[in-house]
Amino acid sequence: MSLALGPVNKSSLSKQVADQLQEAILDGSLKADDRLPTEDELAKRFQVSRPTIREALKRLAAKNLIRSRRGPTGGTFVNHLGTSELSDHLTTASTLYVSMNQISLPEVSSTRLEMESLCCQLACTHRTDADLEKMEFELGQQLDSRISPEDFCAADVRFHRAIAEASHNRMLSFVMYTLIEALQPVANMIAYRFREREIITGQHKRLLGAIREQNKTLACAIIAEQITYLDQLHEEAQESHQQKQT
Amino acid sequence: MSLALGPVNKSSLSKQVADQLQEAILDGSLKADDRLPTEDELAKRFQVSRPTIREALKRLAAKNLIRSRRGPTGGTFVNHLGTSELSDHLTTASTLYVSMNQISLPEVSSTRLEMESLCCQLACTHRTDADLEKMEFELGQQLDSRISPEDFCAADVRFHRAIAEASHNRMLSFVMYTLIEALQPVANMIAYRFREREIITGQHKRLLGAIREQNKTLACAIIAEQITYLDQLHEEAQESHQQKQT
DNA sequence: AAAGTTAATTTGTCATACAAATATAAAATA
DNA sequence: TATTTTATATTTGTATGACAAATTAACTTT
Repeated sequence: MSLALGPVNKSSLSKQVADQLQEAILDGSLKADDRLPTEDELAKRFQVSRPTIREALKRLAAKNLIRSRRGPTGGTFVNHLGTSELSDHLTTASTLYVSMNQISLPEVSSTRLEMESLCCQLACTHRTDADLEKMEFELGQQLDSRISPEDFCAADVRFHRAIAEASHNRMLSFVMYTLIEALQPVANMIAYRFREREIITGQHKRLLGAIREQNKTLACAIIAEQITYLDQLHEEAQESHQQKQT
Repeated sequence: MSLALGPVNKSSLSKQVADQLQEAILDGSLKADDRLPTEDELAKRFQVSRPTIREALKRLAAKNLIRSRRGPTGGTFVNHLGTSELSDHLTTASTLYVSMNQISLPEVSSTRLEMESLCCQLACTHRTDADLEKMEFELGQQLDSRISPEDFCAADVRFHRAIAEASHNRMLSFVMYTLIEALQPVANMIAYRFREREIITGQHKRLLGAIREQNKTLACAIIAEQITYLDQLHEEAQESHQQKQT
């Protein structure tokens, strides 16, 4: 890890420090679970004050790149960056992006339709028994009519994530996590209505069957059916919302 | 904007403050270009010290949610969150994810192939004159053999981004930004060899033509050709790398 | 009236001190 | 001796106060 301050930069010191540390993590000088020097030590090496170092560390913490603990064996450590660790990071990004730019649902759902179809095709080919079990488990959760709408939603998210994972393409899974989250507000809405819950779980049941039998065409058709159905519900909800306002 | 500290939370104060401010941005209490209170004012309202407030602000700055300027008319402002503003954020996430999880290039490139084909199809339908101009401009940059490898890469990224934008589906563009970045290391490698540069720009020229003429089939074929070509180069590079080691 | 100068405001940085958490080692107790 | 308690050192978390740097607005001078 090279800790010399580079050429003169107009940006703030804390940003410069953060960028250098991030660089060190990115190029592998700092590996997962490595412990950074203490804040005092960093302050000495970078020739800046501790508050400045702390601001830099908080920037990295916001990106989930590091974690800190107090105490003698504590300190600041480099995080593992798995799909799940990235998901809250991505969730805020995608949710924010979708909400702040008022991206229309068709834009989201059409993209998701294409991507999830791709997932299903790959899943049909590559799904393992473990994948099927995971999907079965989440489906079981959804079938339980006693669970709360929140839990239903969470199980729904996990079911779709399981499909993504079953593709055994980690890049595709990574992207799908973003899309699943972005469509979640609509799914949340649905979870409060029991009739719709039955329809969704019915689709999931058939989808699981199709993937088990490795029937790509059928699986894609069911995905299309579900997303079209969600679009439709969203449209209805918006209409009734507009009626309320008039 | 509600500035009361919520229920007791074990997480650090700076994180709590950051979360509340982010919430305010997310739910629209703080809109783009709104100015936050001064740091002293925030410190008073949240009943914490200024360094703590600053740590919180740096967390949000790391996510590109805010920007700050000094001076009487300065202060901290809420950012617009466009695709490009998010790209920093996403770039580190995707690059890190790919490198830390040792995701194989086929996983990335196969995903990108599917997604970019989709982009091309939509771009053929929806491309405007402005889209075509943008692509032409970036292609022009690439044709100039005097530019540095770094500039060539940057122009390449912008060219592919322009294709994504031409789809006029913001969600798809958003996702594509991630994938383009993730494949960049390979593209970087190529930029240092002039022969390959010519081949790539040739493909781009034909691709632009296909999109102009709205020939979906041709456009997709060229994308497939390019990505296959990149995979091949990567494979060769790895082989020669292994030879060196033996 | 135009130009330069000063003052005020706000973020950026620093120095120092103390609080809180936590692991280790020492000491007291059963 | 074994176990619990206590002290202690280390490290992050927070607070206070001060000054520097940037930048705008008002004022003064030519």
